[in-house]
Amino acid sequence: MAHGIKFKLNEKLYIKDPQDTTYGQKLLKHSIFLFHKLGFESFTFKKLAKEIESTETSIYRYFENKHFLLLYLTCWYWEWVHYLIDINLMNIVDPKRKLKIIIHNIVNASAENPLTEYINENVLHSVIINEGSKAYHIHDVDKENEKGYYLSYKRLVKKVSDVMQEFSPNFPYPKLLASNLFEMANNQIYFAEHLPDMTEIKNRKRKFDDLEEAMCLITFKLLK
Amino acid sequence: MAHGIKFKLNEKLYIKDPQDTTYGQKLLKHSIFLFHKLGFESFTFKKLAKEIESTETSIYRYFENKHFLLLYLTCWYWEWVHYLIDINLMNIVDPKRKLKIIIHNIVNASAENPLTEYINENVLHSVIINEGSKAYHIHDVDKENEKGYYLSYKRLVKKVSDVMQEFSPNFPYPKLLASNLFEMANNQIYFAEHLPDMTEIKNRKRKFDDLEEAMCLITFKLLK
DNA sequence: CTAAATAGATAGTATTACTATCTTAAAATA
DNA sequence: TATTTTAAGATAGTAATACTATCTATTTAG
Repeated sequence: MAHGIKFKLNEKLYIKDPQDTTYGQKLLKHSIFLFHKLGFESFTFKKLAKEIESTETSIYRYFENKHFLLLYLTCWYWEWVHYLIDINLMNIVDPKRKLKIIIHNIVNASAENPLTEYINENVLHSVIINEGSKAYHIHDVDKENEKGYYLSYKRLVKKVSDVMQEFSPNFPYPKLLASNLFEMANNQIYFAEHLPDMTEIKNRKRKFDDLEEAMCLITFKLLK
Repeated sequence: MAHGIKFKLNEKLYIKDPQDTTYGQKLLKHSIFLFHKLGFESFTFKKLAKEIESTETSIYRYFENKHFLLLYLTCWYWEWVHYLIDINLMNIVDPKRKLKIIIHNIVNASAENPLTEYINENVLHSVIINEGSKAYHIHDVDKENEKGYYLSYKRLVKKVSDVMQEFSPNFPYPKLLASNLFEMANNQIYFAEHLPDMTEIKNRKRKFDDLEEAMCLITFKLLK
């Protein structure tokens, strides 16, 4: 499997691309763990600086503020899921099989084969489940959308939506269903872990497989 | 229609219940507008104090911090939707009609008949769409859940889930579907307004009706 | 070998998120 | 009516946050 892969993210997300320097990679690596440990609200550049034995100033040379750092990680995550879907869909023609693979990759976005040394995909997945929606639920969403900050997510939704339409040309809401699948995947795991009354998915090892099964049932019942 | 109604919310959400005093009601009223205007991140008690021509100190006598204020409003909103569903479900026996009414009230949670003078339900709905999920996507979610802060939401999901089970006793995921309907309702309106590539719902006057139609189609196709 | 780029060090500011205390006004009660 | 709670305003102050500016030391590239 490819190693040392780099995703091209919107250039306005960062001041200097952290993927390009060892310092930047260290920054990314520890930011994922620190977001996981503290949550978005309590996370600060000062604490991150301490973690990587550096200074606030140096971190500010890469990102304007913590919002852009989270958004960067979120975009990286979307690109990663897109990449997973792309390689797993190679040579598949049956749209039903395609959808099953897509759902598997949306829910079970775990890393059997890590792509990079500096991004722990499993911890990042956890951060996305807990904090991901905060990257685009912001007051300046329209301005940021204009600047193309959410293109990674939108392209991903389009890809899934297109396969849905291929499978079921008459279904009137492929984009709604696709975006809802992404949101559902993260929300239902969040509920399973923290608000178990809100879902049938139990917080156990198999939870990702359970959710995958539920999402397959829902998707195919709707598209049939 | 009832006027001056008061919802009983978890007592640990506030230091002093704002519904009980005219000052508190003014606080609530303007906090909704200010959350709407600034978003959660830029909202501060100092700015709110200025808005109501008061002081930070006085606001701190009602709420520990802005998180609890948002959570209070969110709980009020859930209680309100619950109330709407309850009164509109009176004397309805057919579970299919029940579900249609429920979906209408989830999506179209607007106020033809305002319940209170101090809460603008339409602006509050907008705040919930934009900021609502931040009330429970927090690092201390488990602690807060233990204290019962999310009971309003959980009860609401249970109510809807129960009707789903009544309509379709063999459907294996009523809670998942119910919680997903609530999340979908807010998300898809958010997408329609800000990220239109993510949904078929168009950002126009009829958007709530369009979404209601989509959600009915989805729900009944799944439960049939 | 020199110039440019990168990160560290230090300092400083405005704002945020509070807490403490004291005073005044209004409402409740004796 | 007098008194005592209670609610809110005023003022002050602190620690942390979210930055910006500047200067120096070290690496890296041409």
